[in-house]
Amino acid sequence: MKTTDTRTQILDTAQELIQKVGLNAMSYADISAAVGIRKASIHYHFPTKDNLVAALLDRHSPCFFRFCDAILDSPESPEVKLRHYCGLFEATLSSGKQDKACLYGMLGAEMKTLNSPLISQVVQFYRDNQTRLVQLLQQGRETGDFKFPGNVESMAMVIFSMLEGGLLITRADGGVAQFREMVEQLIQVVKG
Amino acid sequence: MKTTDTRTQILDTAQELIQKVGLNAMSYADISAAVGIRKASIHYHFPTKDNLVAALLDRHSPCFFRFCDAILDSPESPEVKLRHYCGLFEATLSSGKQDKACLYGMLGAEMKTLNSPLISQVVQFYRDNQTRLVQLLQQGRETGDFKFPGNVESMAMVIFSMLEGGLLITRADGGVAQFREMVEQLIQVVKG
DNA sequence: GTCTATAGCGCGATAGAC
DNA sequence: GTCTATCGCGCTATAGAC
Repeated sequence: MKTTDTRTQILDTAQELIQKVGLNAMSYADISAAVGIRKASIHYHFPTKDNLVAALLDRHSPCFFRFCDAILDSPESPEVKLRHYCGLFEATLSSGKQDKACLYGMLGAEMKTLNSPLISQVVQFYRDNQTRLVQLLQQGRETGDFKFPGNVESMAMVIFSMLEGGLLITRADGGVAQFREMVEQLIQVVKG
Repeated sequence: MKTTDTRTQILDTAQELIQKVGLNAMSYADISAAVGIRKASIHYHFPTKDNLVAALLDRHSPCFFRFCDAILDSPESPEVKLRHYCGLFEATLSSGKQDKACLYGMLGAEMKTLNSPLISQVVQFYRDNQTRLVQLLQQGRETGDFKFPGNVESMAMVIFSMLEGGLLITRADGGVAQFREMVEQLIQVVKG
């Protein structure tokens, strides 16, 4: 078992903390304690907090959309694809030490305190997700698996908002079980 | 025009700031500057920050649910009631200086940094909303206005999560227009 | 690449005059 | 009820030894 390098450990810890308490409540001291390194050493890898978060998003986004596109390009039915896509969000809720919301959901809440390059990265994540959902919904309509009124763009927004909001709500009350129930309900609705 | 008392001005300002930047990013100094009073004077009205937030929620929650129940008890159709209910959320997005999300949505994101009495107040808000939605959805099903698969409890969670998430997402990208479009799509779906 | 030490600032909160 | 003044703390960030 090869050990993870310090830089990666810092990023992993920072991400977990942001998903748990938010960016504004997370400090270099928290990371320091968790990684077992001094605050100054973190500044060697990431001079400023903004550097750290930017690096975090640069790492996370491609990874997330690689998973995402693997689902979209799979030979499964649209219904199964949608279920798997929603599973990507459920995973953040149930993985690790629990109590975690979506990384970009947390940053979205703190958006007005973010510097502009970070804001763009968060907004782009939202747009890229909705683009994927539009494709998936369109596909499902063509195969006849999905039957819902209105246009696919609006429906994509309904679904994405529900997933982001659902993570925050069920983290506070109900947990993964409730989140799953919500997703299942959504799928029933999309199938018409 | 009678002037608003200091205590109320502090609460109003604090609420606006929390909805904009979050509780962790809001300081007594910010309130001080906005109200035109010194930090120490705020401590006279609210000794600690927790006192302030608790007072804020104690004031907001009854007010919100009074509006909410007025909608539910009105003689309108279930569809119109649902539209008005969603309008309560849209209102926070478009009122005042813009850029505001739901008060409880922001606190939900920061939940893990809240002290327990505040956590309970936030969770209770979520539950009370979903209770109202269940009533409304049940009503609509009985009149035949609403036709959707699954149970009303799950559907209530879908709607509430969508509203909370939608406020965060559309605040970042799209604004009120997108929020409205999302709500309209939801209503189409609920009508079946 | 990690350390000790510290600068400089903003925070919540308190004491005491008016 | 509001003020000035200040305390003690935690934060991001930097300097410089090892």
